[in-house]
Amino acid sequence: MIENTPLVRKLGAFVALSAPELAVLASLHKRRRTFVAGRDLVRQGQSDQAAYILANGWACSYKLLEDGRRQIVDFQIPGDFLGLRSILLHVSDHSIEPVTDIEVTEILAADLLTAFAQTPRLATAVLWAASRDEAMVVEHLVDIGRRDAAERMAHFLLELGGRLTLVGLATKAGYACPLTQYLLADALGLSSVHVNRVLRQLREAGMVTFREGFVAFDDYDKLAVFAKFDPTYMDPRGPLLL
Amino acid sequence: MIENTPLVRKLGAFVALSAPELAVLASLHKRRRTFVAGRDLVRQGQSDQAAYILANGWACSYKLLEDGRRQIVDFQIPGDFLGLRSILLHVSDHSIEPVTDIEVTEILAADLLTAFAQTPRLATAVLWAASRDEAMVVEHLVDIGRRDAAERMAHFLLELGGRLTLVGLATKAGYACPLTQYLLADALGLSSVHVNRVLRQLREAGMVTFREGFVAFDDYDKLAVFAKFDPTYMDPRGPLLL
DNA sequence: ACGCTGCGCTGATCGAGATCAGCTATCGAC
DNA sequence: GTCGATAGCTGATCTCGATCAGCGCAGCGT
Repeated sequence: MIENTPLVRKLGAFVALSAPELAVLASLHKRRRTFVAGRDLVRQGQSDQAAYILANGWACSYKLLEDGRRQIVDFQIPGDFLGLRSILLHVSDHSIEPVTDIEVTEILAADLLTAFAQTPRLATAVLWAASRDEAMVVEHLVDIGRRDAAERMAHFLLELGGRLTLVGLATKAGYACPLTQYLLADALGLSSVHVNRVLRQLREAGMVTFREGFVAFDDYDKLAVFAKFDPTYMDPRGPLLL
Repeated sequence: MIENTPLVRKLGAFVALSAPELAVLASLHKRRRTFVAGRDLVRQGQSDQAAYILANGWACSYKLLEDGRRQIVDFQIPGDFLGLRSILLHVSDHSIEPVTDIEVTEILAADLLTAFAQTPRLATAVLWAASRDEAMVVEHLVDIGRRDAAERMAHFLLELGGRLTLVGLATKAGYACPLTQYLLADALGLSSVHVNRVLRQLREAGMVTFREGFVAFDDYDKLAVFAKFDPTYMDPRGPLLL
């Protein structure tokens, strides 16, 4: 019997996976590996890369411009794929860096493609997961393109809270968050200086406090209104495939 | 025999589709429909939406904030899916508006899911297409987060050129482009006033001229260097599945 | 005990791009 | 033939957030 991992919980919300399907999914998990914070596990431009499933810890995927500017595309939390696109596109268009020390299980490209051929419902489930990730990137795009710094920060902290709640790592009260202000800056397209000021604003407005690795929602509803946070793109609307 | 549509060309670059698989793909194409420019065909928040394949014309997908600000996420050109995420997530997280009058073929959610179950390689091919789209959204995110207005515009025009070249609608000399400065503004997270100024800058620098619905690359290489344009994320690296 | 480095924090100044207010040209409706 | 509407274009001004320069503090290696 396969354990109740975050990944299974996530995919299960979309496709009711049968026992044989779960077995195939389990068989994908190869070596368990650990990586230390800060040392890239996927590098932009590498080809024929393996993919991973994050079991423990936080990571971030980012892109670098050659002059050193960097944009963090997304953070990954337990249950998320790392580098799935690297497999499908043959080459990694981004880098992935562990934010904390992490534990992952490796997945080989060939195994994954074989599994898709044998268990089409699994392929559909993964397509769903990829779509959900894309929806988050899209929301992130709206953040950076059309929300000002404070709204952006507020929205980001709420979204993260929502994702963590799905895997049991957050409540409406708050969550533990290992991100530094530098990481937030690179994710939100701001300078770290400005991140600091914005966090102060939100704290002084009594909406949210981010301090010493913990995000505390002081007034969740007020924050949600302020950020124009609409969670429909996040929560599963019940299984699509039975 | 299925015609050589842009979609088949696109998917074929990734998965060598067999005759029966092509037949399944063809059977997905239901009613052919047309929509006039400016009238939404998918609306943010709608559920149980159909998806479409764009046969002719240009469209754009965008998200709206309730105060009217809008962010265009991507433009679609012939061969692209419209609203695939609406099916997979049960609800549409974005709207889609035809930029020109367009022709599409409708695809029903149930048909698509059935097709995936019967022809797993098709599911994989669609997963690839979705990943490619996601890679473009990600690049777009870097644009808006970390490139200044001129680089952003330059990069955008080059990327669009690359995509159009894949379906035979552009060359290194330029391409026909029905986008207005207002649409560019909403896509690039700028004001239309600033779009105008940036286009002038690029024109006066002798790099690219966008006038009367036509983008002309005056000095393609100079533009590519200026924009730090790295096309690896776009071009197919040969088929993954044989 | 010392310095070093990473992280959070703050004031002063600067600049890219928004906003405001207007202009011209074109095109279709009446 | 004129009246809107739409698209492109421009100058003047304002503002949000970047940049520069610096602060204190905690952890850590020597």
